[in-house]
Amino acid sequence: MSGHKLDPIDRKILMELQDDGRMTNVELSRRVGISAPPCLRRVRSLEESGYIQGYHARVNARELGYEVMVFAMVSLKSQAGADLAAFEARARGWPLVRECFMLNGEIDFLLKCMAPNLAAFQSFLTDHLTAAPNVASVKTSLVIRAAKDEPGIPFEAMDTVADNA
Amino acid sequence: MSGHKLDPIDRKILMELQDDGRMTNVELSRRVGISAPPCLRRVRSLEESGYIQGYHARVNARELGYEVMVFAMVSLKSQAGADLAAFEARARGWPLVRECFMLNGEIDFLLKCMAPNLAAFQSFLTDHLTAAPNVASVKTSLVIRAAKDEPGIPFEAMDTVADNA
DNA sequence: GTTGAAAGTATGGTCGA
DNA sequence: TCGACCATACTTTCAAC
Repeated sequence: MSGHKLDPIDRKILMELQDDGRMTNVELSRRVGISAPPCLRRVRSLEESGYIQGYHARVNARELGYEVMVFAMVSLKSQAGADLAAFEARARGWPLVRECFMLNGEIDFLLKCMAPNLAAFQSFLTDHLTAAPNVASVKTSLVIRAAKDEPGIPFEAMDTVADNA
Repeated sequence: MSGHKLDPIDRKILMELQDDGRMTNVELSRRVGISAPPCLRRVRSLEESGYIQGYHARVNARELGYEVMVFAMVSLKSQAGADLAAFEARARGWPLVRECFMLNGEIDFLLKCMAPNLAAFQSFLTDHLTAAPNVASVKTSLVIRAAKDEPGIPFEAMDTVADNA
């Protein structure tokens, strides 16, 4: 991890692998316009320097029995550093909490939760989240549908007149 | 996509590929305890049936110049079907909006946005999001830090006494 | 970055439980 | 039907330039 400047080929590699992380190195090298060995060296270097943090298959949550996504907006009683850290540690330990972000403003944490059904989420909410130390209030919103769900960052905007933001 | 029942080997394949989407098929087959050819056939079948929806490298947004993540909570004036769809189409067209979920309750949509800096986000907010037709109000919250950011679903909980939810 | 060679991987065919 | 084994083509990866 560092300030290595990335050249356009590195950027293209990252873009392609964000889009298809299982592409073979030969195909990747073809797309970025260099031969396979230096392409692989670049990928390894991007992995080691932390520009690439991992590769993940995206699975169909619904078909696998995770039918509900819920966002939980959590406010704490105390925002002291140790109390924030304690809540974060607890959140990391709940498997059904997939993402936990500390926010500015009234809401302290936003949690993206995946559960098999509403009942499972409700029991998590009452037995664990609301019951956790230092939690002042929790507001939840059920996701009706995902209109867009893209991973990572918008490489398309990096090579474009960013007019559409 | 369908109701093919998945056996424990398929589930293990999905778990392993969610965790490391670039694992070789040989390594995957070793982990799930079958030989490579049937393992590959299962992976292809999981891809074709939609259980696996894609593979993505996770890139380091900050190092690539996307320093801010912001959640925008959007309420619309009209929630008529066509108006919801129109907003969704617009959201899909904004590269900086990475995720857009329709929620129940007062907030109609939650948008996860990635931007190079606050100024870039603010200009998106004023020039595009708030300015979009039918938008009644937008509340934004800046992400201070990510305490947890795991993709997909909690396979660990599927084989465990789900006591910690 | 390129070339070329060695090792490892993907993948179709075929057989047997 | 599904997995194992085998054979071939393709990919990865290293060494030399």
